[in-house]
Amino acid sequence: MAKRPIDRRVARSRKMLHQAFHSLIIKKGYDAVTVEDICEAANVGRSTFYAHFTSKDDLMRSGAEHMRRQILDRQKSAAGSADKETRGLGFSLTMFEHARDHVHNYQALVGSRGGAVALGTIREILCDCVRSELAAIGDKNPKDGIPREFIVLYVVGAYMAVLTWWLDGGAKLPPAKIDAMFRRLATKGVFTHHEI
Amino acid sequence: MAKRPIDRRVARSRKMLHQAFHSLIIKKGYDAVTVEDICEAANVGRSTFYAHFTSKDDLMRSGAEHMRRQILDRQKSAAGSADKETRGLGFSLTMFEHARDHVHNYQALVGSRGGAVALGTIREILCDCVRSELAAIGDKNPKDGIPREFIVLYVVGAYMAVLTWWLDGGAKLPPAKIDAMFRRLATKGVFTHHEI
Amino acid sequence: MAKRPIDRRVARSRKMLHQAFHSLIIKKGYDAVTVEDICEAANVGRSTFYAHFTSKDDLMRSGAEHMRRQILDRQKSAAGSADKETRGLGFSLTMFEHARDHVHNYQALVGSRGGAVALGTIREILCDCVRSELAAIGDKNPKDGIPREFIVLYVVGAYMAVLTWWLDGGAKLPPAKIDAMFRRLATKGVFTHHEI
Amino acid sequence: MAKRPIDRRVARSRKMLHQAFHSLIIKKGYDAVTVEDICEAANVGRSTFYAHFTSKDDLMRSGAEHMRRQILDRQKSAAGSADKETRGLGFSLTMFEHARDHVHNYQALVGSRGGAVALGTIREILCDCVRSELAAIGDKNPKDGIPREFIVLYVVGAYMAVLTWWLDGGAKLPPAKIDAMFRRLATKGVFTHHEI
DNA sequence: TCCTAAGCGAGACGGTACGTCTTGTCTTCCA
DNA sequence: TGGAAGACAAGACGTACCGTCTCGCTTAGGA
Repeated sequence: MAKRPIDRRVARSRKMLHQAFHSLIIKKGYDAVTVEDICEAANVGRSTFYAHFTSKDDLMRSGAEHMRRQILDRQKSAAGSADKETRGLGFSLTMFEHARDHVHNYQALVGSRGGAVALGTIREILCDCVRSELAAIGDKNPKDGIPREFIVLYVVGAYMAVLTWWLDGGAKLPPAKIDAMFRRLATKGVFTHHEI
Repeated sequence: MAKRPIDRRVARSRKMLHQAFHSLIIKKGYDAVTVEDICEAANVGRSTFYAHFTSKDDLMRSGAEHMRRQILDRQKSAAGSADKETRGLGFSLTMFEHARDHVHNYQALVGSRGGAVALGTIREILCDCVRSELAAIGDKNPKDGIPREFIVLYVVGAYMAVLTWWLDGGAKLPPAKIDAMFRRLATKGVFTHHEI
Repeated sequence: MAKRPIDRRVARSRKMLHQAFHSLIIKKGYDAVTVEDICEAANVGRSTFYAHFTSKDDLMRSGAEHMRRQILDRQKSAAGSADKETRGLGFSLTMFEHARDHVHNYQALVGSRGGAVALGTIREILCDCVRSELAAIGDKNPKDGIPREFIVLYVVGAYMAVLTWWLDGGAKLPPAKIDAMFRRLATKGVFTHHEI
Repeated sequence: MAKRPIDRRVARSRKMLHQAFHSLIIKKGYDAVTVEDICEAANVGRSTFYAHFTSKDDLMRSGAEHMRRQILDRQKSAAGSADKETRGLGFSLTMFEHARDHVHNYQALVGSRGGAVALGTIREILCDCVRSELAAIGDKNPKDGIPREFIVLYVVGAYMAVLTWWLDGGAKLPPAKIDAMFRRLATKGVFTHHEI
């Protein structure tokens, strides 16, 4: 099972392509970027591109998968610190922090310039997170008649909207702040505040 | 104010194009549909297409605008019946019902097969609705520090996710049911129910 | 055999179209002119154009036919004045004079901007002229083995080249002068002059 | 001075396109041939066509330029054999012979089916030939008042007409025969024969 | 240290779709 | 109700990318 060392040229090409891609997405938006653009920006032949990825979407997916691993790592190491406060929505703060730490990447992938592929992947990742968090707290609600999957969708839909807004606005607010706002709405509902 | 009558041929062409487009979107998904496909399905020359619309996106936008008008009409006529129950989220039921009445169109525009253009337009429409509903109930929340725009995004994000899920699943559940579920999560929060 | 009077509107339309056409040919060259251009310049609907002519070429041909009649008239009335000098090439001077009198038309039809259609027609006309002139002087040359048709082609080919050159140059030289030059080469050969 | 070897695929594509073009011209005439026709006949993608030529005219021009080089070579190697007989019109026989050796090409380029582009190029080539021949024999004729350029045009016009006629007729007559006829008319004039 | 397998750039190629343009016909509308 | 306006189908144009493919050249990593 020896993970044979990757040829340095290969590693270099891949890295250049990812970097070039992200820059271009931020500059022109996912859809407007062509494979040719990427190759030129990465100073790489077009055949080299296709030697590594099957399409623009594939390149994007590859980047998103890399991100998935990072996020899952974070979630895992953050799992211990879960307290009553964040129960069930623990992913939120971790995710905002991760986003802040990689703003550049996130803006390319998730921001409004990112394409459907990346958004879909991120959404999937988040759905997994939320699903397992809900399962963990054993939140059974048969009597409510609200399927758990419905809740997952609801939460992730809202979260994605908020995340995108935050990133497109330049990620000015600190993660803690935006996380608090999101959790407030999610746990107390959008109107409860003035019934208090 | 003379609304000069539209040439019948023009009306026919436009209608055929819209219909063909929707069928194709449902069959292959927005991105995979080409202008040529549309023309062939609509039995219309390609130059005719370009005489009416500047692009596939333009055709889509035109359809979405038509929908906006329909929705706004509904919301307006439904405004009177707003009661305590639905206060602030009145758009929800109206929208689900409208979707049920035009499932075919909605599945093309909003479902996961619809493209970014339509989704963006629908999102806009909903944002307007929510924004004005919130303004109407004078929901000021300076002390919470949560900007109203944030709430709008949150609600619409969640709503779009739910709507898409409902449509992709075939819109089996009755509008009233899904509306109740959505409003429950939105007003009571995602966990409150089993703390009661 | 009553030559029924042509509807004045019809006459007007036809005239406008011809004029517009000629202007456009001079401005952009035959090939670059479109039916739409002509209609716009003539201030006439496109369907009107097709009510009178079947195509751009047809319009051109129609103009050329009109010219044929004019030329034949001239040739006929000039036939009497034929003397030894011009015997066999009488068409030349007449033609140059006619060209000078209608420079504008000729530049459109024959000049390098004119298309193949007009050139072909003019060439035909000239061939007819030369053919009948040769027949008239009973120039039989069986012993030479040079078919009369060959001579016709030769003369007309040379004449067309000279005519085109004259017109493209602005028809500066007087007809008599250029005619003399042409006839000199045609009758004495291109080298004879310095053998004399 | 390394004349880098042309990619064999390139050479093949170019050749196929030229061949297909010539066949099509002979079959349908220059104007009726479309770029798509050519590509299909040459079994070449349309984008490949545009990678090599900018238009149908460009392809034609390229073919004509190739021919120019061939002709000039011939003229040069034939220059030595010029005798009193052919002085000043030496190009004639060489050209007819070249035409006979490449009838197929000539019929496409020069025959009445060929377009204006090719005709123009051939005409140019011939003008150059005649011009230099006249210059070579130092044929000064100021006293005649006939500009040399006029003679060039005259000769070439006549020659083109004769050549076209010969080709359209199937090039039945032997080059020597048709050359003799042409030179006879050119040097002795069209009437001199019955004055002998 | 060499040398050989690989990765690489360059770019030709067949395709597909685009958006534009012109043609000649056919329908609608209006005066 | 007859003619002008203009919508239409057809189809060629030239462009932009795509994904595949062959070329030689360079270069890394194992022998």
